[in-house]
Amino acid sequence: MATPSAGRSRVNRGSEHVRERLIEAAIGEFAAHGFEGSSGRRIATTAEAHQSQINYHFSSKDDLWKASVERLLAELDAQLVDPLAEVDGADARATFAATVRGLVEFAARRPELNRIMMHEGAAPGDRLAWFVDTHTRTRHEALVALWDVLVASGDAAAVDRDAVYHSLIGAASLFYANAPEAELLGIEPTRQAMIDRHAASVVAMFLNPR
Amino acid sequence: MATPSAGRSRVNRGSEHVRERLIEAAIGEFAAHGFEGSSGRRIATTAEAHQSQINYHFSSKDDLWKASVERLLAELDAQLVDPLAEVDGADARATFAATVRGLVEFAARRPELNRIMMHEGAAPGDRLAWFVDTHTRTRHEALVALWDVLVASGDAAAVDRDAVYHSLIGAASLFYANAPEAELLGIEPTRQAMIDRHAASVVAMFLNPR
DNA sequence: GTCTATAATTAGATAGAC
DNA sequence: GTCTATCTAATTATAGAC
Repeated sequence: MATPSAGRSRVNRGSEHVRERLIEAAIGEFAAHGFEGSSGRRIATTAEAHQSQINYHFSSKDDLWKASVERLLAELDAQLVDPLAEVDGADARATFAATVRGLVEFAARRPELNRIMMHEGAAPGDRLAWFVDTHTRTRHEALVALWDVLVASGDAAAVDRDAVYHSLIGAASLFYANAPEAELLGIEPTRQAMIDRHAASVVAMFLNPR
Repeated sequence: MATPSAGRSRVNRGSEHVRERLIEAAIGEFAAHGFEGSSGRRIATTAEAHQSQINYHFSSKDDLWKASVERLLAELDAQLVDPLAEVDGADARATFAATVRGLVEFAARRPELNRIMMHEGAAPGDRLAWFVDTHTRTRHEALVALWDVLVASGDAAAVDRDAVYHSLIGAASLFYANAPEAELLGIEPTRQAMIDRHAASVVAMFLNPR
């Protein structure tokens, strides 16, 4: 039985088109069920492709996962206003606030990245090691460096530098990563007014009032 | 081939003993891989039991999951100092700080509950609906009520009441739920000194300085 | 590049011997 | 209550026709 929608079979739509659809479907599947709980057949069905096309366009489920994560990170970087930029004391406060707002906006619009990494961060493994080595470490160091500047200028709240990264990501993104739970509580996390209030809240949690 | 450790076969150890071992093994498996990524056979092997014993002692994988979550919640409640107690303005600040410290200590000692719920909260489903209906709603309402008291007394930081629950859980627990990631960054989240500093940080994020 | 067919493995659940 | 065996269904990956 064919995997794609029944009726007439798929015609060649071009490699790039199929890759795109597979990545988009994979992002949703991996975010909802985690890597191990995800099924290549479900991903292919969502993408209106065949299960074996995953192994053709990507060499394995693992590679599809990496391609999905890198797609999401590219979108995040497009959202953030140069978070790795060197800043002096005068700019640090505004840079931090803008970064936090960017993180919150992105988490609300694209909760899949935080969902995927909350799944992966729960246990050691090759995917987590790859992600930390190629993506997290640089971002972590940049944030801690910025935090040290804010501590020196007296702008930082009393948050430990070793814990600031995870505290910030957690405060900024769990609301959206676990939006299905919030919705069952009668809250709508992704309304723009709610996003704005939440972003302001997170900034207030980490920066001392001027 | 037998599932338990090879060699001599298991002898009757008593129903309660087997249930205990299965729950403990299930907690670790569900936390690491999520419900859908978890295997009953792996759980049984860890518990030195047979896969079919899961269906005997619990009627399904789903019921084993619920038993595991309720075990963890019982441990959490033993840790928290009556978080649902009514408090007047004078006590609210101390109650909140004690609750936060309890949440942080528990997340550090037993990251499995937060891991399991971060997996489940990523997508709608029967397990999430059950959890919210039977456990989350009451706790959420109690926290928001306490928060309203703190807002009225001027002790609360500028954090929105609709977002305070997830912001707090995120800030307090992601550090431990994703401890494998933190460890790859060279941080040891579960050292007692680190836990204490993190707990103090979270309190400082949510309460205005006195 | 797409699609079918299939290999090899594993999943959860159940029936029945002991 | 334990354990073996088995059923049905689903998994990823691969080989080969088109």
